[in-house]
Amino acid sequence: MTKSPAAADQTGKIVAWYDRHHRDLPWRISPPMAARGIRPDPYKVWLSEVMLQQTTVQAVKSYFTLFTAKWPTVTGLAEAETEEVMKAWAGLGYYARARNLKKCAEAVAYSHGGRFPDTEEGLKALPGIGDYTAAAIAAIAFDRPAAVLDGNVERVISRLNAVDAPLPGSKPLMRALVARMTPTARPGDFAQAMMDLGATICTPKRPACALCPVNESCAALASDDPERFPVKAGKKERPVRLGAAFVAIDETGAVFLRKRPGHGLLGGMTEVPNTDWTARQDGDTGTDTAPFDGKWHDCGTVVHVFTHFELRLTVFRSRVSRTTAAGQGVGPGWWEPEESLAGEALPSVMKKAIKQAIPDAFQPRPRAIEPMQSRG
DNA sequence: AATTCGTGGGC
DNA sequence: TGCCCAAGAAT
Repeated sequence: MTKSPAAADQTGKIVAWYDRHHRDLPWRISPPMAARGIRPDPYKVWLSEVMLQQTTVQAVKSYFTLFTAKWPTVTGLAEAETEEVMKAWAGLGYYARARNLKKCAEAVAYSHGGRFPDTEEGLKALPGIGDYTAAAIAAIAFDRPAAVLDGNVERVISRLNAVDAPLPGSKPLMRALVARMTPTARPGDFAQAMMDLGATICTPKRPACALCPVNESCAALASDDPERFPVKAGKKERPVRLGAAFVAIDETGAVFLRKRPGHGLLGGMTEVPNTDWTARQDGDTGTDTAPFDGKWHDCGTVVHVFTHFELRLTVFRSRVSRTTAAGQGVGPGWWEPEESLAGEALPSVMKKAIKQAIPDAFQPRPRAIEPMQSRG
């Protein structure tokens, strides 16, 4: 593809900026390391890219460390129990990513000889890998000059070129503009440079244009209002849904849990029994929908904001014996001991509901003070 | 093409 | 406080 002199000039300045100002991240091979011949591990590139989909660097760090310690290779992840993967992913959100992560690991381990495909097309055929992630892995792990376009790059590109057309319709144009800038030398570092630039300089609010390596050729800065870009389509309002959740506690302090269906909202994750979440405002959030009869104590309401609706969940608590609960027809599920609740595949909304019913549920259990042991 | 799909932090 | 945002993918 033809590269305009202006675009090539911007590319050189951005990669040079990256050499000086790149972020050091747990999954990244920084330029000094790369200069010593260290190559990225495609498994870690893939894992980090999936975790980073719509998720902040800060949130991903601890999960990445945990996953790579627990499963150092893609084959190890492929051989893991899906439930263990969901437990490890719990709290990170967008749980289809975890389900697809496991499927993708299995495909790579069992259908690709344990090695990731090294082309965009091959990568994109795998579960959970779309346009962005395929291009990112191809560029970063395999040195392919793929056009990497994520939210950061969209912001940088739309400002450099003052793209007036709104997202997401302007995506093909943006992709073409990135492709025009993508070098054949160090395409992976160029991609990461664009993302670092968007994350640290070309920020959504109050961009630090004075520190930008390409401020002289930025159309948005020249037009004096860089914050106007990227232009986005209007967002829809967020409806409210109501529901009730039931925290049943047995004589040992164990909590009754069950499994959600494998697809859809919070698919494959663990939950406490709860009603459907509906838009109805007539108050069908009472104990008539409880999983079994009993004295249900109203613990109040928790509010949880999902991407496309806000949930107001009325939480009820009941102390029952297992035999009583079983006799009253408690549905499929299991009693989870209090001390292992924190390790379950509970999404944040469920932890929030359980905390509402049992405020110290996820606190480290107070332990008896043991006498100091003398050694020798 | 438009919806669905989490969560936490910043301002 | 409410809104925006974050290395998007699947359907």
